[in-house]
Amino acid sequence: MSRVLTADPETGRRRNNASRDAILEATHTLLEEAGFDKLSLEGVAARAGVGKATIYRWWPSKGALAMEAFLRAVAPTIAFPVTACARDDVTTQIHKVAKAYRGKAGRIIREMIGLGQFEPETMRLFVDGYLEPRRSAAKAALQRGIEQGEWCRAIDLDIVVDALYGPIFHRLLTAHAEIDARFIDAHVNLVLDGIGNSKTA
Amino acid sequence: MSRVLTADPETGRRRNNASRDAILEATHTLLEEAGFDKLSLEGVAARAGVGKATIYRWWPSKGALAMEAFLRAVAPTIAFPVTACARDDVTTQIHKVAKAYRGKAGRIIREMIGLGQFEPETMRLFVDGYLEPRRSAAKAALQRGIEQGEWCRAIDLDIVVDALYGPIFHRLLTAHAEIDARFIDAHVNLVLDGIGNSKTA
Amino acid sequence: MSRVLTADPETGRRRNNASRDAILEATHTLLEEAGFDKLSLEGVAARAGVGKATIYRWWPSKGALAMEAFLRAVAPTIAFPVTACARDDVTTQIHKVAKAYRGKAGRIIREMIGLGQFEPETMRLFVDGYLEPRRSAAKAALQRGIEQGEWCRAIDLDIVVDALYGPIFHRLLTAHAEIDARFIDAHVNLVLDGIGNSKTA
Amino acid sequence: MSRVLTADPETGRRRNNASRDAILEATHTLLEEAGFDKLSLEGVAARAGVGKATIYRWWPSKGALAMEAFLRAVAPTIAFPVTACARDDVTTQIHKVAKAYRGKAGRIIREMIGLGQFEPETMRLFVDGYLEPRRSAAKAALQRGIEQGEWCRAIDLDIVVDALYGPIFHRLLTAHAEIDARFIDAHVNLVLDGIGNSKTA
DNA sequence: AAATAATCGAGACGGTACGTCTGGTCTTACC
DNA sequence: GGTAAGACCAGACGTACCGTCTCGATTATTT
Repeated sequence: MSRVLTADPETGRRRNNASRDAILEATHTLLEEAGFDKLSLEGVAARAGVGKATIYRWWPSKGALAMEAFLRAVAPTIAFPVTACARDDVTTQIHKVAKAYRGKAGRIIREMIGLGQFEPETMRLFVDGYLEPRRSAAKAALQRGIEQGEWCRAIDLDIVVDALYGPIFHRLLTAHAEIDARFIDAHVNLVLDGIGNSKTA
Repeated sequence: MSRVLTADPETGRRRNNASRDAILEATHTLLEEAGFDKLSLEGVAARAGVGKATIYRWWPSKGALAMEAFLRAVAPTIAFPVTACARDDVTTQIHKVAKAYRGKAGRIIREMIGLGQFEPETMRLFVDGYLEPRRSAAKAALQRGIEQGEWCRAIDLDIVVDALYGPIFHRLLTAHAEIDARFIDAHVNLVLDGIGNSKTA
Repeated sequence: MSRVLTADPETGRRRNNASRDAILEATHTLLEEAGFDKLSLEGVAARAGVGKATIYRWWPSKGALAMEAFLRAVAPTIAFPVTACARDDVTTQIHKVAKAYRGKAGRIIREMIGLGQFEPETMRLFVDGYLEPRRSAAKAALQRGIEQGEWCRAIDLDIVVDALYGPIFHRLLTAHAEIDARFIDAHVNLVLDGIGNSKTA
Repeated sequence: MSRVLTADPETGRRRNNASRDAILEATHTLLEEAGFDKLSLEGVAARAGVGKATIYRWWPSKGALAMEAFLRAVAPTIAFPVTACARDDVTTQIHKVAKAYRGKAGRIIREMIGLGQFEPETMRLFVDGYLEPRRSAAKAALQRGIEQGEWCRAIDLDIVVDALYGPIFHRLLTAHAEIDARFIDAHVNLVLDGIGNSKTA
């Protein structure tokens, strides 16, 4: 992440990690307090006790900084349950995700995806740092189910994962309906039952 | 939309519709040319040959203005096909949507949803002006299918519609995978086949 | 001074004179307190309760602003004495100038001339607003002396005025020697006695 | 100039004269090209291939560096003519000075005096390194004239020198009038004729 | 027709944040 | 220990827009 190293970085003073940490921490705090829209680099610099130039030296945009701060705070929490029944694992995990998205995490993720619409590179950071790791974990759980005979071998896991999570993101982002437990149950059943029945997926 | 009229405005000069049109047209043009991020009310006012105050008099925010300009340009194009087979109607329409989202319309819609993350009221405009009309049309098509016996009566149409369109918005917004015809086919089959099989939806 | 009026200034909101006054006053205060080097437009804007853009709208540079603030505060104080003897008038006035230059006014004038070295337009303001009015007054006094027969008619007044005041500015600016009363007396006598004796001036 | 060496500098690496020369040369070049205002230590360091710290180690300020670079380039050129007639010597030399000030040297000297208004120490360097050597040479020429009976013994040479050169600096700095040959002739005659006539100088 | 009233284009205003630049200091690896 | 490189904190620079506010002129409706 951060900067592309050019030429010979073997000389001169080294990057100060204390500054780096202070900047990311200040960014995360301000993001939680006021949201991305109110986030200003001026404010981050002031709170982190850092010159603005130091931020510009290492991050190409406000979005990239916010995204990295978000990822650093959220990345460690993937955790997929592993029990005998893969379907239960998936169902349980989706309920957990739904609950998280109803809370404070929901707003930040909405904003990260929102800002990603205006900076392709920032969206790339989100996909690589947040989305893909979680998609991989979900695909692994589904794969376990296939190997245990819960679903047929022919299904395209990418499409199933999108079918499972896409509608949740959709409701998160457009707020046209609640992401409550009733919805999750009905939705997951629709998709997971569909897998067995589909001729082409 | 626009302003709530208070009291009795029966006297005085009436709102100038030429200005209104010029503003919305300028906004739409600038949106297409440069994107929402580069859109400035100063620029809109200059291009429309209008005072800034005139914009502020009638729209509460930059987002609301952009959304109205977007809706005005896009709204007329709903059109759901009606043939003997509802499943074919749905499939055909989703392919059309996917194709549109791969083009210029895709970027604008992504940006409208993106900016909606930071202005709830603006998102409301999007849902009411764009999303719900299209959801209603989709639900009507599905309802025709049910009445013709293509699917069972027990399904919750809102959940099916989300299952159908959610993943497309998901891919539109996060760009983690293409919205190509292959994907659409596999995805639609998965969901529509699943309807019949699901015990709870 | 200030801006060159372009196009049609008959439309739009008019310039706010209260702002203008606040800006010039704040500038003068800060100039006296800390000197031109420490003067920042940011500081002026803050103290005057004014947006920075308002300053940039009306003054082309920090120097021009400082100069106008200086001139406005200093301009009214020209006053040449008028008695029966022009030589006494000149001598008295130069002593007064010297005394002023030894004090706070001296530092500001030094700085105004100093900054004028880097901005020709600002120097022009100083010459037109400060120097020339005082040179004219001095020439008028000398002219009275000529008409009263104190000096011969042939002298070039511009050269005499430079001979009288140039050395004082020289000492003010380079500080290679004091501008005390002894020096003034000797210097003025040298020049004014010289007038009568010179064959070419 | 530069640093006072304290204690015993016999240990450690010695000062690198190549660096010193490169710095002064780069400074002088940039001064001539763009003027003092555009001069930045960052630029000097880059052009001289030197670290900024090396400059700060040996010069206390940007002004001191510029002044030393100026003095090094200009210092050697004093040269007062010596003929039988001291008055001619003075006149000839002043004409030469005036000619130099009308050219490129004029701008640099103006700027050196200008910056000296904001840094007393830098002005001191100018006076000691430039002004006083030239004043001494002028006083020596005048002294020769006195000893040859061209002027009376009673005159205060400092005052005469100021009377001769002050107006030239005045015109150089405020540009209220040209420093042409006509002016120089009239001015020098006024002052040198005045010497004989003055009762008090 | 006159009086009243809300609209309009224009643009100045107080602000906030931007991204850049420079000043001076400190750190690192090398010589 | 001096040096080149370059990261660091600090803070002013000049610009771009924001949303608000006067202006004088225009356009309807009401009297």
